[in-house]
Amino acid sequence: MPELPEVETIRRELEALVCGKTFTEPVLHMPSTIKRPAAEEFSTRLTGQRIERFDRRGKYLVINLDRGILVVHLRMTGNLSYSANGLPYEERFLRVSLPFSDGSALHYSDMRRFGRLWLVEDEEELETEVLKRIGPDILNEVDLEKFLELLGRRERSRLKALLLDQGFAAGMGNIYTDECLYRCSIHPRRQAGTLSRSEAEDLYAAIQEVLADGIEYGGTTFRDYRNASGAIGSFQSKLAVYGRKGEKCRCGTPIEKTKEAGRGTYYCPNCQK
DNA sequence: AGCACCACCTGTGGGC
DNA sequence: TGCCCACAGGTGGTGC
Repeated sequence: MPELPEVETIRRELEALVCGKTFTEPVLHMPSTIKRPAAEEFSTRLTGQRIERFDRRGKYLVINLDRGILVVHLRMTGNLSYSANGLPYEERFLRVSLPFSDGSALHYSDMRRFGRLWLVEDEEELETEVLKRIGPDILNEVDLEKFLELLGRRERSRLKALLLDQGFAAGMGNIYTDECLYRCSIHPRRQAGTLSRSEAEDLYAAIQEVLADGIEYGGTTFRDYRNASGAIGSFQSKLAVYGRKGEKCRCGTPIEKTKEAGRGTYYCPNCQK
């Protein structure tokens, strides 16, 4: 489900809705959703903590509290929603309820159960235990110079696999990677080391633009994604290649679907070199 | 290094 | 029409 623009959409909403609120005791409908610490300790330590700020690193939502940091990763079908009256919109896939002292609540639901929550004590534990293998945020922490340097360290990698690699840089997922490679006319199988300086610059610009557009449109709802208010995104109507197998590119060539890096990959075999 | 594959889950849509 | 299986916005582990 969620890539960087979807998580950023949720981050912005929650920042406006729940900053300053204090957690009461959570309800763990599915305790294995809690990755760290043990479920009981998670509940004890979260209770009474106040939300100060919402950050994001790649696809990780990082919620700064007065005495710790709550981290949420939605994986494929996770959803974090705000409810003013405290009741969940939907009971079926509800995994964790996080009520506030004023009667409102956040509810974490997840059909496929891949998503996880962590509660850590400080920045150091966040980096060493949760974000250990996560690279810099592709939107906020990578400028052109840094991007070129990172590319230089991974010359043999195919770009589709490289952009999906969260250790290279964090935030790109399957949809936005295909859209960005289409925008800069680069083939998903190209190796990073074969890019000219100008192609690498175009790729960087395409990444920044496609992510900014995704955020502007509130993310992409291809199937399951919902924002913190339960509403769908609208970037799906702007997708040029993803999900458009057989449809004509603006050059007239049908969009092809292949498998790259283990993921369904859409591209124009004529435009993308 | 980099890549292919499997596992984790549940639902659904396309093909036969 | 109905059934089945390949596949789905992600990631971590294994083995080549």
